Amino acid sequence: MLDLKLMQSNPEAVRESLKKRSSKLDVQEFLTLDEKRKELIGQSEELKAERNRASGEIAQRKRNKEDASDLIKTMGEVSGRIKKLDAELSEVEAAEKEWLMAVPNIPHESVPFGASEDDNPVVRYWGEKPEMSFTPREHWDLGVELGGLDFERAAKLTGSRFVITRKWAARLERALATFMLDTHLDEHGYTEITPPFIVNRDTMTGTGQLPKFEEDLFKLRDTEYYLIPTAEVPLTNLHSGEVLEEDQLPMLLTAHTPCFRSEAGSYGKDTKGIIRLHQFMKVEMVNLAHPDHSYEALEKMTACAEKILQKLGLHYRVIELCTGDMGFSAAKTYDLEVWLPGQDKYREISSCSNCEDFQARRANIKFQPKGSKKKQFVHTLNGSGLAVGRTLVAVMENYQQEDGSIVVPVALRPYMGGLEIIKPE
RNA sequence: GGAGAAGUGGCCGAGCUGGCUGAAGGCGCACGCCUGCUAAGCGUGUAUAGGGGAAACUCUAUCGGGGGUUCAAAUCCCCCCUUCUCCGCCA
Repeated sequence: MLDLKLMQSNPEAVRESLKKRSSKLDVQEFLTLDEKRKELIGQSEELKAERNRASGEIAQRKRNKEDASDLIKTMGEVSGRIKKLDAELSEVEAAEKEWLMAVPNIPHESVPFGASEDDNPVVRYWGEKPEMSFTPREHWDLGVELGGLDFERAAKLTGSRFVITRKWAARLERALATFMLDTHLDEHGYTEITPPFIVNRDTMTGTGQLPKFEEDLFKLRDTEYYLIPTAEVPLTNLHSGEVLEEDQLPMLLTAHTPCFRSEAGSYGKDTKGIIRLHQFMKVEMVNLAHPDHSYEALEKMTACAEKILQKLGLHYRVIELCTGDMGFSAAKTYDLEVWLPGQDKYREISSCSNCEDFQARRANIKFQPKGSKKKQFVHTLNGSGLAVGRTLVAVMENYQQEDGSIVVPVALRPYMGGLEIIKPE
């Protein structure tokens, strides 16, 4: 949510931002509502002040055993008018809030302008594509052949876009998650959290999934509970409605959770393999940061995600999302795209964003600056560190050998009981 | 799931036979004063959001959340949430 004051004082900036994001929202619509709101508040509060005065007068008279029936009569009418005004006011406020909640964050000035993902500039590359003397295969081939991935039975148990990992794949997935968590804990100063995987409506609203993107979520029937699409949701909302001490910032949180996405509107996309599933595991990083340092923090968080890929020896590139491709809550986003030889493509494996105070305002997360009375909103950052399922794909495709076996990256071997190579049975 | 108790300001805790109570008192905190001493005392201040105002300031709302009764609600009524105790069930 944007600052109401910014909307009022500088609507041009918001109009500009919406244009860059090719949003159709009309700022004038909001300004009209806001005018109406102020007008109604003025009228209503004037009457309330009168009522409060009269109430004191009535109380006084009653204590003196005097008659107050005339005042009571006129106040009855006043109350009626207040009720009407307030009803009208809450309608206007609801419309205004709905509008405000639908506005995406304003891109940081450094974010390149662009219409779609095709306009995202590459910031840097790390490593090189692995040399292969044979035609690399795709992970679903390798996975099924090596008995690690089972799509058919997952479809039987549930439906499409689910997978069963077994044997080495199940363990490798667990190894990857543990390896990632250990790295963030021991080397990056994160605190591990295991949050609920089901959250309520307010929590989903705090990070921006609701009210606009309900169709992307799984909702539990007859409740206001939702399955989390990412641990960003519970982690960022962990301190919602709270005022933190300044020295608690930056607060670095990480969690390994399943993520559930309906993938509405992605029919036909990535239908093979485990790139796009309704349920996948992810290690997430969240930072509740001081507003003065949130952009350094974004660079650091991106580096933490990169560190995982580097330790695994996986070639990747960092791209910067352009204005037209950024998520709703983000002010600036870097995506990490790992090289997948089987698909002959770079694929997103992490996305690190600074949301500035956009989510903090929605979720009401503040801190008390030292030596200042005024509480301020924190800045929130989130990033995958990494998507575990996609990392499993990257390891399989990059470490495959001509005979269909897969070499276990050295960094993972301690987590795999020393296993060095995954071979056909 | 069943029965009961409770939810007040940063914290503790009054108020809850409706009325000048944004809310006594205490603690904590901030600033000032006093004091030549490892203590105490005194004074003032100490919420958030919104409206009006250049500002001083002023008005409105907020006593778990929502709705209702009333001229008027922290106080009465209804629904929901959370916590605690007992029973049942369970990992």
